[in-house]
Amino acid sequence: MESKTSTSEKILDIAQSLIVAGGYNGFSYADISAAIGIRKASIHHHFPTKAELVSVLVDRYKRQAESGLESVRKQFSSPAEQLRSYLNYWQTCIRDASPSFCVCAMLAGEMQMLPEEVASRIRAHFHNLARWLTSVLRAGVEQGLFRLNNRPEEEAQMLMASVHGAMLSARAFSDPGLFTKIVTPQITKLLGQDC
Amino acid sequence: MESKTSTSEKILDIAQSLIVAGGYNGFSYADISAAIGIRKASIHHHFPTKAELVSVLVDRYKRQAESGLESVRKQFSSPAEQLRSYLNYWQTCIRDASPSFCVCAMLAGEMQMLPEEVASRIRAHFHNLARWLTSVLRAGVEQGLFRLNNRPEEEAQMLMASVHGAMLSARAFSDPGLFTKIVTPQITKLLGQDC
DNA sequence: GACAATCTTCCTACCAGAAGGTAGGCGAAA
DNA sequence: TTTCGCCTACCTTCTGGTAGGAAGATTGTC
Repeated sequence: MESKTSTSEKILDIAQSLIVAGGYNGFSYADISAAIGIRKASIHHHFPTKAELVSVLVDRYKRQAESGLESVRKQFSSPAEQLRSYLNYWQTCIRDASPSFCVCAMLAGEMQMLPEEVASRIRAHFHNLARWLTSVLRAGVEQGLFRLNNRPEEEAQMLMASVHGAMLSARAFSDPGLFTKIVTPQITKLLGQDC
Repeated sequence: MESKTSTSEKILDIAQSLIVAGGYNGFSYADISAAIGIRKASIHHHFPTKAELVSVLVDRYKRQAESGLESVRKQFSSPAEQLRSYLNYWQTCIRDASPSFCVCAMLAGEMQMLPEEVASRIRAHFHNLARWLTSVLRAGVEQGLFRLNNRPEEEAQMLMASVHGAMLSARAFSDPGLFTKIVTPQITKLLGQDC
């Protein structure tokens, strides 16, 4: 009854952790090979090219994120709780250094020199996340929970930027707690408790 | 009377633009060589190792940033204007794609796998920027210009994260205008015009 | 069920080119 | 006469990627 993680999943797992640490050019097939004890050529069997590997990786991440966000929406009825749950997810990740950074945020920085097939997928993820945040904010406004000074789409972009910037700062200062310090006041502001 | 840019400055210039595009592992001595028409070995003459090259590069950037921020403080007496001027600088950069991203922000993402001599310099820059923003915010509060919901240090961190996140979003969406859309409401909020 | 045919997964053994870096020389300037 | 800036030539290691084969599992057919 052992948990069966297929080789290709293992490859994606460690590739993801390597990208989170050093970006697209920060890892090689040899790194993966060493990490999971399989030969380089075997990795090429599963993912013929690097661009393909990362494309599949981002697709998987996108899917996980989408279903994660959807289940958050189902689990909590209050938009405020939904937002808190989303932020809490990253808070935990960053504290435990599990994936201490969003793969897509990491890759977005290198956008200009990524293979187009990867870049377009990153863009898609950013769109999805923005859309989700927008709809949560909109719901919050309709329920009289949030007070926004801008259109929900814009507030969503602001929130997203805050989250990504907070990840970066937490990393730059080697201070996981900084993420929370930066990001929780954003919710407070949305709730209009500052007036 | 030609403007004399020394070779080492040229090397740093194009290295910086390459890092901004693809990070530490996103450029090579061969790239620089091709870009300025000098042999690889000649670059090693100026900067023996890559870690040294990037260290000097970050040092130069840090100095430029510090003196830039200081001159902003001298040029504008109002903290609000000082902040606007800082944000305006990046706005222009991102629109013109001159350096469409902060080198240190770019490198901060790769922190975990950077040579320590580089990493410590990145950290220092983040500290400097945070300190500058903090003092501007504090001055604004003292002058009754800003209404902060948190301590100036924390608001500075929030602002900094916003700026870096906005850079990332602008890049991800290939939309320079997005930077402004994300970042200007932050000043509006500080000015307390939302109440 | 027997048996061959076909995947699938992994392997060894390569390859060409790019990586960062070194040794040593040459001409001009100081 | 030394220093400076640049060169050619070379080295080692790593890079993404390929060719071809061995062992086991899965399949279709009788």
